Amino acid sequence: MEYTIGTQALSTRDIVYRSLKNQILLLELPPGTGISEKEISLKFSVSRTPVREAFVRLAQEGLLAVYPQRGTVVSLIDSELVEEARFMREHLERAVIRESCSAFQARNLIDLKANLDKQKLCIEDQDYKEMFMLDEEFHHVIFMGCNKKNTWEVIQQIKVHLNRSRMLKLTADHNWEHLYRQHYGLYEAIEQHNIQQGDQIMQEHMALTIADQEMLMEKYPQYYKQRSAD
Amino acid sequence: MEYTIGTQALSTRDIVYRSLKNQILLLELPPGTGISEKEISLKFSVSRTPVREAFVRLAQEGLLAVYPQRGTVVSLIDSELVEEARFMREHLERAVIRESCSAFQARNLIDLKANLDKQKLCIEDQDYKEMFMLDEEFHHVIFMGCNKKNTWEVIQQIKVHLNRSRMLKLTADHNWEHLYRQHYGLYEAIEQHNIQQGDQIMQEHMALTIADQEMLMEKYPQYYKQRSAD
DNA sequence: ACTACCATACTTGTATGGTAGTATGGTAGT
DNA sequence: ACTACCATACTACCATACAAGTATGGTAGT
Repeated sequence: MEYTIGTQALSTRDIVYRSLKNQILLLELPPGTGISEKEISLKFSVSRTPVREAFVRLAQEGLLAVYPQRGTVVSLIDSELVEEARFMREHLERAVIRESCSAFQARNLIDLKANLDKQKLCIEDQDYKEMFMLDEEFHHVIFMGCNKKNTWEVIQQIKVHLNRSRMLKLTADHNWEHLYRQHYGLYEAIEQHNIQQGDQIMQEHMALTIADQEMLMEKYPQYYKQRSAD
Repeated sequence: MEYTIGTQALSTRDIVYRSLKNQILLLELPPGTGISEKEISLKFSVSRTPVREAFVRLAQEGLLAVYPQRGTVVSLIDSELVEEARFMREHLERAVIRESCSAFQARNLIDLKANLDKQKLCIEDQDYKEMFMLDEEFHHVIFMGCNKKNTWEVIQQIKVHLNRSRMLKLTADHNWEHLYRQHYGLYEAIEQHNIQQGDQIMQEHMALTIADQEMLMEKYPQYYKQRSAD
C-alpha cells in the first residue's frame, strides 16, 4: 500500500488552471475579458471538460465570473475586496510575527539569515526580479518557523485579490533598500524575541503594500467593478 | 442589458455540492469514507459531470481527497489545520471587533441589539438550535457593521475546518448564559467605543471554541490524519 | 502451502454530442 | 426613420461514451 501522491503528473485540468490563473494575475487576460470554454479548449487543443473544471476552480477563487448560458468573463477588480484583503493580510502577518518573536524554529532562523544575505546581494546587483521572489520567500520562512503552514496558504489565496491591482501599479517604484531594512528589523526582532519591535515593523511593512486604489480606479475604470446599488 | 444574476436557479452542480458539503460537515459522511462519482451520480439521478464539478470544489476546500484512478475519500481531519483555523479566526475576529469599537454603522447596531434580545428569549425557552443560529448571526452583523463582508466570507471558509471537530465534541455542553454575557459585553464595547474591552472579551470568547483536540484524536483516531513523516 | 501472474471490476480523467437559454443582426411592418 | 419580431449563432450545462490507471481475487505453476 504505497501511496506516492506528491509525484503525480499534472492533469490537463491543472495545466489549464495554472496557465489561465497566471495570465489573469499578470493582466495578460485583463479584467472584463470575455472567454469561453470552447475558445480555451481550442487554444489548448483539449476537450471542454478539463477546461470547465478549471473554470469551476477559478470561479471559486473569484477570478472568473460565470453567467450561465451567457458567457464567462475575467472578473473585474473589486476595490472593496482589495481593501479587505489588505486588512486580513496585515492582521494575520502581524499575529504571526508576534508568535515568531516568542518562539521560532532554529532551522528556519538560519534560512531567514541566508535569505537576508541574498537580498543584500540582489540589491547590489539590482536584480529586482530575484529580489521579488526573495521577498516572498522571506515571509514564507517566517510562517514555517512558527508552524503556520496552512495560514500561509490562506494568505496566498487572499493575496490573489491584491496582486492584480499591485500589478497595475507597476512594481518598479519599490524602495528595495527600505524593504531590506524592514526585513532585517524583522529578523532582529525574532532573534531577540522582541515582540513589540516585530509587530511595529510588520505594521509599517504592510503599509507599504497599499496601492492607491482610488487613483487606479480613475486611471483604469474599465478594470474595476463599479459599486452601483448594493 | 438587464443582468438578473442574483436570482438564477440552482444548477445541478450546486445542489450536489451543497448536499455533500452538508453531509460532510454534519459527519453523516465521516472522515475517511470512500465515495465515488458514480455512486453519488446514481444517488442523485444525475450524470457524473455535475458530480465531478462538485467534487472539484469540495477538493479545493479540503473536504475531499481525490486520488486519480484510485478513488475519492472524505478528507481526514487535520489537527494542525484545525489549530491554525482557530488561530486565524481569533486574530481576524479581534481585528474586526477593534475596528467596530472605533466605527460602527448605526443600522447594524440596532440589529445587534435586536439579536441580543432574541438570544435572551432563546435561553429562557432553552431553544439551543435557534440560539446557535443567533450566535452565528451576531458575529455576522458585527462584520457587516464595519464593512468587512468579504472578511466574513473568508472566515466562513476557514471555519469549515473547525466545524467537524466541533461537531465531534457534541455542542450540547455550551454554557449559553456565559455566551450571552460575552455577546452583551461585545455590544457594550461597540456602543461605548471601548476598544480595549471589545478586544479582551473577543479573545476570551474565541478561547471558548477550542475543542480539546488531543482528547478527540484519542477518542476518534480513525477520523484524524496521523502526522507521519513531515 | 506459497508465489507469480492475469482477468476483471472497479476508479478518475478526457472527449463529444445534444439541450436550453441568451445576445445579436437583419427584416418586415408601421 | 423607427420598432417589433424572428432566425441564427453563440453561451454554459448536462449526459454519455471511451480511455487509462489501479485494486482485487482467483488460478496455475512451483
